[in-house]
Amino acid sequence: MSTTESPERRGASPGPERSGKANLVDVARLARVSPATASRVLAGRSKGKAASHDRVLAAAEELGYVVNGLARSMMGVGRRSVAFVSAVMVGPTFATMAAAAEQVVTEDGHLFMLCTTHGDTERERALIESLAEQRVGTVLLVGSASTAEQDEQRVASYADSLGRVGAQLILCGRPPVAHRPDIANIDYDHTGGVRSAVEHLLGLGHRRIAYVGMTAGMSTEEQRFRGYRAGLDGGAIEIDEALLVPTENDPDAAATAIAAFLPEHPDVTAFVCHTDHIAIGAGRSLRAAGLSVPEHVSVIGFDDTPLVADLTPALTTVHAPFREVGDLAGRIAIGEPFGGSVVLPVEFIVRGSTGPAPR
Amino acid sequence: MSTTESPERRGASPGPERSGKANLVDVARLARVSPATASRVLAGRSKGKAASHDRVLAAAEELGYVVNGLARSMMGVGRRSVAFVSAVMVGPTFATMAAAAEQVVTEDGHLFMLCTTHGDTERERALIESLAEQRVGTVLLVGSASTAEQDEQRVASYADSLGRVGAQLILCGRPPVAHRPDIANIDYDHTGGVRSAVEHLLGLGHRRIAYVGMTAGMSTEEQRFRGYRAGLDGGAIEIDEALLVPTENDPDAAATAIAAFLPEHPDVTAFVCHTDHIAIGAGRSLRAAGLSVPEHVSVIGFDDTPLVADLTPALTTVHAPFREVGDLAGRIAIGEPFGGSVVLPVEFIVRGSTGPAPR
DNA sequence: CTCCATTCGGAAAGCGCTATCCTGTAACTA
DNA sequence: TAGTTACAGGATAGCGCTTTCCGAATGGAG
Repeated sequence: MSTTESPERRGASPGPERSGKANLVDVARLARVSPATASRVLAGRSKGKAASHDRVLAAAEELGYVVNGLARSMMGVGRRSVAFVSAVMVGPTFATMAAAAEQVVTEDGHLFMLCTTHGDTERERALIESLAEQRVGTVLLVGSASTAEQDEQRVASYADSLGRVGAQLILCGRPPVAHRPDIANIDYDHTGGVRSAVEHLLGLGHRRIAYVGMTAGMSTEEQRFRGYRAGLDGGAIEIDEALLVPTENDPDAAATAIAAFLPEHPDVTAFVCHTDHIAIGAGRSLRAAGLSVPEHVSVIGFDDTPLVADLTPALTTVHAPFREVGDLAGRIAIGEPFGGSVVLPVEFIVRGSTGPAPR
Repeated sequence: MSTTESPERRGASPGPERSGKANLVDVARLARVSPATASRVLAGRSKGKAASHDRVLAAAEELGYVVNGLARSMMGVGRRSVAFVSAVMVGPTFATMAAAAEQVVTEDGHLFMLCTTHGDTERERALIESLAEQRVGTVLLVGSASTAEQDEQRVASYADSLGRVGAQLILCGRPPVAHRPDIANIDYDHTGGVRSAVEHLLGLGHRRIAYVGMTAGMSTEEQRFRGYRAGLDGGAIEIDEALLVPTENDPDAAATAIAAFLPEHPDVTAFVCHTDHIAIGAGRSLRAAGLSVPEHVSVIGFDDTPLVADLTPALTTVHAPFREVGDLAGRIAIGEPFGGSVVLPVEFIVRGSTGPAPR
C-alpha cells in the first residue's frame, strides 16, 4: 500500500477566512496570539485592556467563530442543562409546569429541554440514559408513576445513574420513592383535592356519588381515588363498588363509559372525575342522555385545565398547583437547597357544574 | 509555599469500585485491556467473540460506567439532537406540532428538545447561539415571525451560525425568508383558511363581517388578515376599517375588545377571529351582551385547538395541519431530502358557531 | 512444519477547549 | 538605579473518547 501522506499537516494556515467551521486555534492564529489567550478573551476571563484583546474579538467575528460547547463542557465549565421529562407534551397539564420551571432555569443561564416518553417505560429508560450520557445537570421526572415495585426500583436506578455523572433527579407530581429519601420529590395533594370534592357534594345533599376513572395502577390514580374513599368515609357512607366507572383519561373514552353506566344507575346524582378531561367526556355523555348539569347531576373534574372555566356550565374542579411545582423544581435545579420531599396544597374551585342534589 | 504534591497521580488504581464517576480508562483497566479495546466493545464495534469482550462489559457494569457523550460527540460520533424552538409551550398549538416532530425524530434515535423564547428576540438569539455551541443537529424555528426587515436578517444570521457548525435550520409555520431559498421552510395556508371562512359567511348571507385580532406586525397576523381581505374582495365587498377589532391573542383581551366594539356596531352579524383563543373570548363577550351564537351572530376561529369542538356551540374554525407540519419537519431533520419550501393546505371545519345571517 | 491470511488488541495521535505553570516586560516602590 | 510587584500571554498538559496504524497472535492451507 502506498504510504499516502496526509497533506498540510501542521502546515501554514491555508486561508482562515474560509468561513467553514473555524476553531479556537484558527482565531488565535488570525489574531496572532496563543490559543490560551484567545480562550481567555472569548470566555471573558481577560481584563480586556490589551490590544490583543480586540484583535481576538475581531478575528472571531471575521471567522464567524462559534465556541464548541462540548469541548468546553468537557473541561467542566459552563452551566449544565435541565431536562423536563414527562409522558406527553400535548395538553396544558405538564405544559404549565414546564413553563414555570423553564422560566426560572433559563433566567439562570441554563438550557432547558423538554422530552417525552409517551408512557413507554423503555423509552423513558433510554431517554434518561441518553441524558446522563450528555451530562445533563438535572432531570425533572414528571407525572404519574406506575405503582408496581419494579418501577420504583427503576426510578431509583435513574437516580443512581444520574448521580454517577453528577446530575440530580427531581420527581414532580408523583409520590416519593420508598426508602430513598435522597431523591428529591415535589408532589401535590391529590387525595385532599378529591376529598374536598366529595365533601362538597355531600354538603349539597348528594349521596349516590360515582367515581369516574382508573382507581389503581398509577400513582395519581391511587392517590386521587383514596381521596374519594376518604371523603365518603368522612360522610359515613359505605363505598359502593358498582359506582366506580373505569375509563381511560380521554374525553371520548369517558363519554362511552358513562353512556354505558347511566342506564344501570339512574340514582346517581354526582360524578367525581379523575381529571378534567374525563369530566368533559362525562358532561358530553350526560347532555346526550338528556340530563342537565348541574340541575340533574353534578360533575367535578381535577386539574383546572385552561378553558374548563369556559365550558357551559363552567367546570367545578380541583386546581392543581402546576405552576408552583414547576417553579420550585426549577429553583432546586439551579441549586436552591431543598430538603427531600414536599407536598403542595391544591385548591378546590366551585363553578357551575355542581349544584344541590335533585329531589 | 510548600510544594503540595498531588497524590496518587497516575499511581496504581486505588480501588475502581468506588462507584464515583468511572471513565473508559477505568473500565479498560479493570477489564485488563487497552482503552481502545474497551471503546470498541462498548460502542458495539467489536465482533464480540473474544473473552476480553465479556470482561469489558462486566467491568462497565460493575463500575456503573456511563459513557461521556460529550467526548464522543467531539469525535463527531453519534446522532445530533433536534431542537424545537417556539415562543410558548403552553397551549396545544405548538404542542401538537412538537409531538409530531418528536415522534419521528426520537424513533430515529435522536434526542428531541423543546425550548421557548417567550417571544423575546434577545432570548431567541441567545438560545439559538447556545444550541449552536452545543452542536445541535437541527433547529426547528416555529411560529409567527415579526415581519420587520431586521428580523428577517436575524433569522438569516441564525441559519448562517447554525450552518457553520454543521446544523440546519427549518422554519415552521412561518413564511420563508426572502432571498434565502436555502433555508428550509414549512408553512400552512393561513390566507386560504381565513378566506374560506369569509366565503362561508358570505354564502350564509352575512355582509357586515368584523375581523378580530391584530392585522400587522407578525407574519401570521398579516397572512390571515390577507385572507379576510381576499374573501371580501371575492364577494365584491368594500373593506370597512371600522370593522377591524384589534386585540391580543388572549380570550380575556378579546372579550374586552369585543365588549367595547359591540355597542358601536350593532349591524355586525359575524366575527372572523385570528385564533380560536380570540373566538372563545368573543363568544364570552357576545353571550354577556345577550347575543346568542349562531342565531344572532356567527363566530369563526382559527387553529382548531382541542376542546373547541366541545364548546357550546361547537366552534366553526380552520383546522391547521400542525401534525403534518411537525411530521414533515421531523423527517427533514433526520435527513429526508427536501426542496426548500412548501405550504400545506388547511381545512375549514363548519360546526355550530356559524349560521345564516339574521333578518 | 512453514507461510500467509486473518483477527485481536495496543500505542498514540488527536477532537477543541481550559487550566496550570512560567517567563518576559512594564510599572511601581524605595 | 536597583528591587520588587503586577500582569499579559506563551507553552503545555490534559478532559474522555475514537481511530488510524501496526505488531502480535491465531489458524488454516500447502
